[in-house]
Amino acid sequence: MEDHFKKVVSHSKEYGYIFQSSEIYDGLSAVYDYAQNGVELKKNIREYWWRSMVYMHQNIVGLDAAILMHPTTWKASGHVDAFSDPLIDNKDSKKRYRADVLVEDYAEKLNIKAQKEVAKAKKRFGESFDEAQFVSTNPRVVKYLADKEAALKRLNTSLEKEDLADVKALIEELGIACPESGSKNWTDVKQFNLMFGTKLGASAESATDLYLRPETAQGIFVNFLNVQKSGRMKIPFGIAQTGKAFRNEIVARQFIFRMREFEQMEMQFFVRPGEEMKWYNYWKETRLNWHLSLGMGDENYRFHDHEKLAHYANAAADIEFNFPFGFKELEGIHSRTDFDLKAHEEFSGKKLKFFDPEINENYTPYVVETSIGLDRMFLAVLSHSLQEESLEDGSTRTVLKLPSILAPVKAAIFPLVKKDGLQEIAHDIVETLKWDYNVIYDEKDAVGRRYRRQDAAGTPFCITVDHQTKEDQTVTIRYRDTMKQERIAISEISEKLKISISYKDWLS
RNA sequence: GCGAAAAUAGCUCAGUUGGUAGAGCGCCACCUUGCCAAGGUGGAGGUCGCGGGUUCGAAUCCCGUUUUUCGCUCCA
Repeated sequence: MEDHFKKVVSHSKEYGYIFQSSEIYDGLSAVYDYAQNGVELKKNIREYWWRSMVYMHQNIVGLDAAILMHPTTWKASGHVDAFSDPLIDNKDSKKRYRADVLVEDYAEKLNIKAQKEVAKAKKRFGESFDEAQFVSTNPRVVKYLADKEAALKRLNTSLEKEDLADVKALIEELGIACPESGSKNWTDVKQFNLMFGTKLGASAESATDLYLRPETAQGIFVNFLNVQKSGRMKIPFGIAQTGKAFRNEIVARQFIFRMREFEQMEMQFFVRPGEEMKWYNYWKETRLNWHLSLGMGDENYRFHDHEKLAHYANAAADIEFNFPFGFKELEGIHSRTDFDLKAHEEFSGKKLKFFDPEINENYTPYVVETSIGLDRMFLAVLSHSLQEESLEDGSTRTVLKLPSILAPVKAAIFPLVKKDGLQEIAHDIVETLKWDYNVIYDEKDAVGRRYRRQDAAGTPFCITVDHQTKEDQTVTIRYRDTMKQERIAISEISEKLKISISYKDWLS
């Protein structure tokens, strides 16, 4: 399996699918570029998704929101608070903790100690016990509680000032030990913010701090009412969007599976409150069927229902794909409730409600989200398609069995030999086909070698012009997956290739 | 971020006890052949990831660094 993954990575480079970013400068960690074939495959996957979501649903429209958004967006969404952690490592146990949680746990222990004192005293004094007085006068309890308050206060002050050195000093002064090892050998506290910051404004003084969006969804939510009004949309309706998102992952790995810059394909579906579970189930099924339509094996997909839910969700499931390194999340379907729209109402002071004439009610819609990683989809398609086949004669061939609707190049046109006017005929065929299909011409090397080259690049069809072509206007068409050949008229080629661009055949 | 391993031609990899680099495939040109990667001739391409150090001399030993992989950790 790992071996297969290695092959996928090197094949990606060798056949012009994916290169590491800035490779001549030793690369940039977890950032990749899509090469000449990769950009086509990625574009085709995006198109396959877009058509199935937007064109196939009369109540779903598209959107292309900007990557940069008003900074308050990320306060409302919860990303500013939840996406940023002060972390500290224990050098002995190699365990990582949130520094603020360590201090809070310590404070809580002091609190428990104080409570124990109170409980003891209560037992001793019985009925006549004055708890309030005891708490304010007993020296031990007073000290516990005062220490607790002091610790928390200093933690908050330091965090607000972003004085991380003082957070470490606090941990050391309090003598907090690693819960696992008991060691007090700590690294410095480091702030990890998963959002990429940037600046709006050319001069440093007047610049505004911005973030590169960590998810595309918020661009949809803040435009909810604009789209609803201008498109005269009635609930239920959806807004679909593809675009880049950025996360400063602490660990970004596994090739293009987890990148710092990645592309999402999201659709937010706005529904009447109370009907969200119906739509949640509808979209789970619909999205799975979309994956299955590509014919990459039903057994390679499974649902994973979340038990622990994010703060905004009341139901969530992943569609997992059998990647070379195991089943991993490919797409998420989340019932996000009205959390996002409510939050934006609160922070913006603008109403984001829908008047539903059917029930004569004004409400904040609930949202069911489908969110798929385009790069992950790319990796799923590529890793599944790359196959080593054993042929009958005992030899092997490397073939990239991409679904033909996604293949970067639909057909390669060859002259059998570089003479006798075959090249001209082949060029003419290219000229005819190029209006409808991405096709290429190749005349180098023996034709068998050219076939294999196209197999490895993922081209589903090869058209060969030979001497018979000059007599009867026929060519051979050779199929990537079966290696079978047929003799057809030049005029029939386009019809034969149609399978590779017909969304109707693939999606329905 | 911690720990471990790795990095040599476009790809996959050799490279001995330290003596200034090789193979296969691929690529380019020409000749030959002409339906499934396999003919011939010639050629391009590497300051051995990068930077220091040790040494008369470093792909090789040491340190640092970057990138990748695996394990932890994290994961809206």
